[in-house]
Amino acid sequence: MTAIRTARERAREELTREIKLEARRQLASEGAQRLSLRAVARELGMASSAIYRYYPSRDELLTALIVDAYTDLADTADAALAAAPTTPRARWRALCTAVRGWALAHPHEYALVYGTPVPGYRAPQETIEPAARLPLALIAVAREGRPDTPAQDTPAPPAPAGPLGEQLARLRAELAPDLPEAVLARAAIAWTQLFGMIGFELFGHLAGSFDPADAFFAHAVEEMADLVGLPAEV
Amino acid sequence: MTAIRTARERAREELTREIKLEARRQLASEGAQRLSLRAVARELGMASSAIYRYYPSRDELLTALIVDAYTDLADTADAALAAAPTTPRARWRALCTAVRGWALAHPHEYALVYGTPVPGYRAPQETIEPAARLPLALIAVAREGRPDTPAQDTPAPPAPAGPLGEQLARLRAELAPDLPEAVLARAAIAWTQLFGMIGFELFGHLAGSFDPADAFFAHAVEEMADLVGLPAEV
DNA sequence: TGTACATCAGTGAACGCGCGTTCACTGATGTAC
DNA sequence: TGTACATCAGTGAACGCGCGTTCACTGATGTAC
Repeated sequence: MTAIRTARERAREELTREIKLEARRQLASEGAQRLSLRAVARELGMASSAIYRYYPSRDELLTALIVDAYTDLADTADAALAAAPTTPRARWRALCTAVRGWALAHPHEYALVYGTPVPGYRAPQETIEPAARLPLALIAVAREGRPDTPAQDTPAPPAPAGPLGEQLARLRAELAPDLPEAVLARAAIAWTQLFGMIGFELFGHLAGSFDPADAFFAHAVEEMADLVGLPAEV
Repeated sequence: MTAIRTARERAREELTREIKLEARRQLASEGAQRLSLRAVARELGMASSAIYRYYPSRDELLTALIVDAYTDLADTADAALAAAPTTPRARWRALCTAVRGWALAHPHEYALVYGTPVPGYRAPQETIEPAARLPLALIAVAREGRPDTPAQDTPAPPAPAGPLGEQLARLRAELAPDLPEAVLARAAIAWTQLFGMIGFELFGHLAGSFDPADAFFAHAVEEMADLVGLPAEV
């Protein structure tokens, strides 16, 4: 209750951190399915039952790791944007490249959040917000690429109708009132393309065709920038 | 050695089939990581050690399932193409829709081949050919969409240079000499987009934005058909 | 400041489970003469 | 066609492993008076 942390509180915080850190280490080296509370405890030199003072179950620890992975990815993306040039296309490139770089550097974390869901695990509410940061960043860059004065020589494609139109209208109202719905749809397509391409690379589906994938990736990023309507560089 | 199958041979064939069938059932209901030789044996009412007369290890059984999944998907795609109208765009649509339909109907099989690789499992040579059938089908449809007389009013975009150019030149020579390299690259982009979108839908990443995903999927398929240069329908 | 009690971290054993794989053995099926 | 031997499917026990989680207990830390 006082502002001063007791020894207990400090120890608890530190160990909570260390448990998660060790879990991340094992996730990185072995993958999510090989991650076990017992192994974490073993590595930390404590009884396996002691972990339960910090995380009430394996799923809670997994949730922490998932939130961490999403957050780490989004932070990396934000940092890349902060360091990028100001033209929309350069920023788009920086963002996509940062996502791929993170995925290649953290393949198991990537698999944890974008791969096959862990069987029996149900993602709780708290993973939603960190998961949403990356698509939001993509949309933000797409918005930067819009001309200040709308309705110019290149008219926007017609907005989709039907159920997709409704989904787009809702998203647009919430996230990007200045983006035409057709452009928002294309940003979503680029979003799925980006992760499809990265997943294929990481999981070996480009072997024999576009492996190494650097050049293909760079090319696809430009094509998607075109699709979203980002202005070409001069 | 004779043309007549002995009782032993017939029994062996049948049981080999039944083991794989039961394994597929468990894969479909529980997922790959929950699949175990013991459970298969249990369900078949035999000793767990008996499985080893048919599959020398769990990995061999997994390989059989992977080959089956690729083959089943490609067969489904081929059947959809056979039943589709003749215009390239309709065939593109039929192909993409069939892939999604198969994935939704067989989520665990889909995850087995396109999701996170099973830890410790190394895909052997024999999975390559069935895995290649689907991308080949996509390329085939893209080729159908080419105008008979090239170099018309819409010039093909410039061919990518550098490493990507080399990869494309090799693929083109092997698979589609009549496709400009830039178009081949776009077909590959559409390929990754297709599986990215399906993976996102299956693994829950479209929840809250494009779920249900039918309309978004249909829209993206048309956009990708445009990207690949399939003629619009009249 | 000192004492009595409450809180809580960590232990170690146990429960109950499941797995892949090996091995010596049996009994049925197939084959060569 | 009948017999002797070889082949092979299937058994059941065992090995050695790992897991998540619970629980009664201990000793250290924190708190109220």
